[in-house]
Amino acid sequence: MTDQELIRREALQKLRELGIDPYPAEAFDVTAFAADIAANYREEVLEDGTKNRLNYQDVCLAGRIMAVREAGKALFMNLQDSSGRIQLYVRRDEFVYGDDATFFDVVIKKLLDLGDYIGVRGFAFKTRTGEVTVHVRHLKLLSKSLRPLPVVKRDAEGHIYDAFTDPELRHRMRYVDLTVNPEYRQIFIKRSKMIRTMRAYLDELGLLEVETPILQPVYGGALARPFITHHHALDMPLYLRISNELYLKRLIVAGFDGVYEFAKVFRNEGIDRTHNPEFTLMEFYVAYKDYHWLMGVTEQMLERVARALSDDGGPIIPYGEHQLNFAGPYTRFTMAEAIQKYTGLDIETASERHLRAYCDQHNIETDPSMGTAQLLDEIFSEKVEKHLIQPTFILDYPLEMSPLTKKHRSKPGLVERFELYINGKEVANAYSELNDPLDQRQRFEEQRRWAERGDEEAMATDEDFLRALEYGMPPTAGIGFGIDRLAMLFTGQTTIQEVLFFPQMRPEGQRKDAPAAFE
RNA sequence: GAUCCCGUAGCUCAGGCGGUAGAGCACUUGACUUUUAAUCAAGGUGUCAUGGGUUCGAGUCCCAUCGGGAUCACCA
Repeated sequence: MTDQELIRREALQKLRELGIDPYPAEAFDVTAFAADIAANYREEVLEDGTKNRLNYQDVCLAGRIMAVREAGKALFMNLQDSSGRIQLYVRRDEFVYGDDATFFDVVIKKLLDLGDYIGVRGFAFKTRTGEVTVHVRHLKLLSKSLRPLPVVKRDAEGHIYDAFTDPELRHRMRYVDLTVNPEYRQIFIKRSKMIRTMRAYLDELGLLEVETPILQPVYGGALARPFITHHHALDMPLYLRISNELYLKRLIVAGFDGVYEFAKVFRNEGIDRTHNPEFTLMEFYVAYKDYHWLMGVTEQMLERVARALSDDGGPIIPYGEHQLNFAGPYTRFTMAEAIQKYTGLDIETASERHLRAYCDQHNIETDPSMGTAQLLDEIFSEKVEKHLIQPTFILDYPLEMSPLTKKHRSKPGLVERFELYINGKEVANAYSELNDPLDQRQRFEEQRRWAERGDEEAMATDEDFLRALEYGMPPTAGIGFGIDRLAMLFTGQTTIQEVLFFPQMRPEGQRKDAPAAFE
């Protein structure tokens, strides 16, 4: 234990000896917040020069002590609550009981530390320098902090000194991060508002919010390696879902016209600045619609989110050097048009050999097992994606890579699928859903052949899903959004870790400040 | 998975060609009844990520391991 931690434990003991409970049980009724007082406190100067304080003359607030400035027989503190910070003014005179000044001289001056939670009651005023301050009449310790927080200081111009910046510590101890770097709270508040806005929009569309299994006997709906677990009572393997798609479609079969789910999904793959092993996928499915309808709905929903999150209520969100404009309609390119535009290749006429030659010429890695569809996909990711900064729909993909998508109504070899790209990244994937059970069975067969050739991510045949389709699924449009990547766009972040409260990290191991997992 | 960079006090960091560790803030003691990155005076702080090696001597050089970051690969 460090010296500072020992000193705090001693202070805790002394408080108890003085009859002060460092962790009192009773509620403390908060009647005001720091930011409100700072923003709305008013006073008037009367003709005789005296000041008349107009509001916040009896307030209770609670929060952490984030700074203390002692000034002889008085002291100033900065109190931080969920809304922000406000200065407190504490005078010794008001905490002397008879001749006993212990409460001020010992409890307040010696035994309180930065990071402690206190509750105070008093009145607002302005100091000589004009800072709105709460003059404290009563002070109560609400919770003692036993570890020193990193002390981040800010000057009047807003410059930050000794910032707590180590990403490892910030992510491992998000509670410390958000305490001393409160500006990061805005990211999570915006993320929450984004989800709330999407939910409200989908509710207005008349969709039903549902919950589907996270533990699945057969994983499907996406192409990815799953996490595997085991159910003891049933003595069977279960998979953490990589997608909720097949369950949502079962609910369309069941007769719901539209369903949606914000779903944590799990993929057993690498961790980097755009991938976390668990992430949030939001999918929705609507009966009797097609992928064209979905494009319009997507535009409306994202424009509404942008307006909810932008500073001025407009549809434009700054991201790095770009101004992303979420007002529809978005540019629509077929995959063929996009490739033609950015590479000059005409994929209607280009043979597999042509495509391979193009890849070799442009240093795009290929392997001999790749067919036309995979080559196109490679070319697309290397040459096209990075140009798609403003929201852009890319539509009509090759059949081979879309085992759950309906064949195109007029273009042989293609499917009715689109992906939404923003800032060069895919953020949504949508189709007119395949509802022909016989076709679906064939597609699963094809996946099985991939699996037999060693493709670990090929989709397993889900017999119960096929049975559902055989009972009949209406024509349906469905879409999935990567919520974390959308949150990154809407909050200006470049790593997924910054939009997750608790990103996955390796265990701390031998770190000296690590809490012991077991006695 | 590959490559490169990083890991020194509670936090942010400095430690030249190898000679046994420093600053600011935090902390401790004292002064100050409107301070605000408070100020002033005095004083502590550390398994230099971990384990080996080279050396008379390692924070420093070498190797391995752990953790983090960046780039790349993977994510059809």
